[in-house]
Amino acid sequence: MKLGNRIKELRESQGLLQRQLSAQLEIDTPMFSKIERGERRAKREQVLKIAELLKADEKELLALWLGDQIMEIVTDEEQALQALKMATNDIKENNKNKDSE
Amino acid sequence: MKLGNRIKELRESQGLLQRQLSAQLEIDTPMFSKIERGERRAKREQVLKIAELLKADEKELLALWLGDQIMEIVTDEEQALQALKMATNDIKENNKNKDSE
DNA sequence: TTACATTGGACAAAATTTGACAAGTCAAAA
DNA sequence: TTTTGACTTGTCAAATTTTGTCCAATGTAA
Repeated sequence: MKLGNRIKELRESQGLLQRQLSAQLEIDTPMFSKIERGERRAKREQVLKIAELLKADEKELLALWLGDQIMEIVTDEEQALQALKMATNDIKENNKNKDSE
Repeated sequence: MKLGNRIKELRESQGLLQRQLSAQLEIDTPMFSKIERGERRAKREQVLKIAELLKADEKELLALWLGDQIMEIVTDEEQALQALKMATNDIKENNKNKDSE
């Protein structure tokens, strides 16, 4: 998973330990370890907190977090690309109308 | 939601009642009504069953079902398009490697 | 009205997710 | 080679979410 990898990357580049971040997140170390390896999914608010703690771009991490969730839904599905295209068009359509209203 | 609308369309065009389909699906009518209106999400196996009962294209309905789920995740998210693009690229990448292995 | 199709809401059962805890691996320091 | 510290694995319970049922309401056509 993309988010976990990015978190690990950021964490290690700053010489931080899982123990330190998990304390700030108020979860235990095993839980943080699992999030980092993608065995468990972080909650939205945890992503925001992590971005803050790692001085990372909140939007970048949220995008990775969303991307991972989408992947969970579509992987192994034959119709994945079709579904993604549908959703993409919907969103784009929405964004258009958003301006004019 | 796309799936519910399509189901309703197919059902009505065949003159079928919610009662009849819900019986086949072994859920009650209110539940079916909710699925049709997108108030509740169908389970994967229910989608397959519905496709069968309505003589519809299984793949089409699955694509709609997946698309709805993706929409649930990304709507109201600023990073929606970015996340969708990520996932799309991932899937495409996967499909490439699939052949060569 | 009456009868039937569909919808809305409250609640329970079932399933999934989240987290804690205990025990494990692994690497480096002592 | 023992010890220490970081991280991982597995299991279980608590919490949350999902799925479904039931009853009542609404709508609609005869």
